[in-house]
Amino acid sequence: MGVSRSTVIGRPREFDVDEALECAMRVFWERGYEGASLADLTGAMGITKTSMYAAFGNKEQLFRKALERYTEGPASYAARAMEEPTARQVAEALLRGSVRTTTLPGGPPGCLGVQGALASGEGGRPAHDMLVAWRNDATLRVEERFRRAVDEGDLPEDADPRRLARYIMTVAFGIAVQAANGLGRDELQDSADMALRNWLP
Amino acid sequence: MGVSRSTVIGRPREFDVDEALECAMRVFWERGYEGASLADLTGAMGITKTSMYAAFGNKEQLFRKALERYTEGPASYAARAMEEPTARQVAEALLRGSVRTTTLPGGPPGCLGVQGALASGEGGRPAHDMLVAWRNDATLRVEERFRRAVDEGDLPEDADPRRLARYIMTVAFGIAVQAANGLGRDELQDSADMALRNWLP
DNA sequence: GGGTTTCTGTACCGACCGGTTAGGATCGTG
DNA sequence: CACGATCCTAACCGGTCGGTACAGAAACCC
Repeated sequence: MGVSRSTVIGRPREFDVDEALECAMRVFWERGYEGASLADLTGAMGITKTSMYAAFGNKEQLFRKALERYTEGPASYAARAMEEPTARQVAEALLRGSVRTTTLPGGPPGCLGVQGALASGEGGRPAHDMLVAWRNDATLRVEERFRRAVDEGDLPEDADPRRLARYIMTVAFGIAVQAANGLGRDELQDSADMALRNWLP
Repeated sequence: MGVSRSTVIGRPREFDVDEALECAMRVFWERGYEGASLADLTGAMGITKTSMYAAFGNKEQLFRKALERYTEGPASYAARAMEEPTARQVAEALLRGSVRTTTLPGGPPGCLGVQGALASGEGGRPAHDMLVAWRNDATLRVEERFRRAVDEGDLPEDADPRRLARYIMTVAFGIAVQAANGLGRDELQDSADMALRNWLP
């Protein structure tokens, strides 16, 4: 929206929406939905509450936008992993990407999709549901990719795509928790390798 | 404390401390530390704020007590698993216990130790740190148990107890997240079995 | 029953929560 | 330059947060 208009009427906003969203994403990533107060968010974004409301609507919509940005930014490894030629390589890229992103030097340890709102009070329910859907959706996409692998003969005929996807995502979520525990990249990659070692009989 | 005194002076409290703590534990389990308000907690406990403060000190100490109760109650499978005769059986019991506890019919899905405060704001930091220590401590105890297994000849001489413990706990934490996602007991146990299939070369 | 001790309920505290409103200041356009 | 749209600052909204002060009720000892 607003992109089609060549000449904008009224005073243009003074801050960069993308930059502000990036900052908000990091705060949500670090503190979770309920743990991130409006003061935390707007402080990091460098704008006032009013500007934030004008640009994003409210906290919940800001979180939704931040989650989208996370998906297309730090978590874009997931989409890229789906394009790997074999199911084995998909799984490897998925876990390697989760290890790298949850231990990004410049960012908070862990995964926004996991620690954003695992448990929450009444007010955090929308964010909670959003993330449950996000995680289950990711699992579903892996399942579909594995189903394709069966069709292509890459995976054996009797392989169960849903089971395999569930397993890989379980490990990926575990890695996210361990990253939040402070484990290092090498340690996490080691666990990922172990999980992949018995990949199919 | 208080056990040595046979006759108590003053008015005895009208509620059962253990029962109240049990209720508080379930609220923390379901909503997390920050997501559980004092109103939620005291409402579920069936007492007033004043009584809660008199009996437990404050919210943080209530959480600590609740976590202890969780460790000795729903999560007691972990301590029992350590007494299994072989490392393989320890690992199996650990994952089976985590699957069962995170999908307890009467309780919230997931694990209090994981979703209690994975990410938090400033006020939730003590609880956050408490749980990081809880999870790392659990991993350490598994490592020690596996080290013993190496000493006893149960695990090969070149096995790395720390790596193995890290791997098992990573899967256990992943199971907790998946349980919070709504996955069922059979699905989780299936992933646990897959993780155990490549247990040692 | 008197005295002491501790519990319980109510009412209240300042701080902060997410969210809104009013009023200028500031920009692009005609 | 005037207009219209949007900006920013700042004060403010009711509600809730975790945490207390106080007074009365209830149970024990003597």
